[in-house]
Amino acid sequence: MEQKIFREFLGQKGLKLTRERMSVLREVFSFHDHFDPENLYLRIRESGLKASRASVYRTLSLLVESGLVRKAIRTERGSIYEHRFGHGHHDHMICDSCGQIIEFYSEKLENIQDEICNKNKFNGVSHTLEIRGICEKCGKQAGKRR
Amino acid sequence: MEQKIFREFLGQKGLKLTRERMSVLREVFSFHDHFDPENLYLRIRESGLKASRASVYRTLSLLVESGLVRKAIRTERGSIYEHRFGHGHHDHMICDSCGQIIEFYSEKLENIQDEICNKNKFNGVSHTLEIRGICEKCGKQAGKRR
DNA sequence: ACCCAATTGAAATTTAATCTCAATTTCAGT
DNA sequence: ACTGAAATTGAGATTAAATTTCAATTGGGT
Repeated sequence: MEQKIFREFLGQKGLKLTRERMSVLREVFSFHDHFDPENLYLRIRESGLKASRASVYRTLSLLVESGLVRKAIRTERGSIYEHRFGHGHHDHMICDSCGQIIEFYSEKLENIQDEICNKNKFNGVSHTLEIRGICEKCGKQAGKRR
Repeated sequence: MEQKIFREFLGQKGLKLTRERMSVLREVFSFHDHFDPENLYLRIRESGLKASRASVYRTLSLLVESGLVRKAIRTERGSIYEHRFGHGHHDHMICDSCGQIIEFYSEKLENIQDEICNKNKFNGVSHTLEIRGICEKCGKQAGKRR
């Protein structure tokens, strides 16, 4: 399914469907979680597929361009991606204590953002909302400790 | 004013009020716009003050910790900061064409975020919302061109 | 003025990401 | 299936932001 989309995307741009690009695509969609490029690269090697770091980065850019993958979060060091198959738009809460990522979606939030764009005559294409704080579990633990 | 706050912040942490830290503080508040660390560093040198790059980075961290400055946007390469004096909380729209940064604030948006945090039992501390797209001016130009 | 922990700066280091370029691979056309 | 042009690859070099190192300096409480 995602293969078909990617294949088409490449075709339209006159790009080639290489083994390496397939490896990246496959690994990206092999499980449903956030990932960073380095980890993706390691996972690819482990699963016996091949693709250099350079190819992983290059392919990720293409996947983002095609809409199959999204750059979800930018941390102090590096970006975190997520694939978007069967995965509607959403935003993230990140626990500063344990690093847990919680996804959420709110229709209201989206609508208000549209309103704001209209008000500013801004043609909004995408957005990222990151809420940082402390998750329930970590909050409780901190309470216990003192 | 901001000096007083920073002075107090440093005092509480047992840190010293150095010439270099003052230089950074002064330059940060010398004008009201977004800035990146490298530019700040250059501006400091130009205005005859002194502070090494290392000190600029180190002081910026302190300023963020103190709440006087905020890391506003993370671009592909590096962070963009803004000071927060007489500058309430707000979020950003960034034009992908000309790079213009538009600030906005919506009470509704904030409230909904609080709701979402409550629903997820998440203790939200801060957030960043970046809307990317095309600003009015660029939208018009694109229209003309074709 | 003294002292010592905090701070500084220049340069080295780290790390994500991109680039280089010769060798390889894809694929459209035959 | 073969060919050739153009795209792609990978190893390592490179870039650039940010952090670290450490000897020399400085702030500020006593």
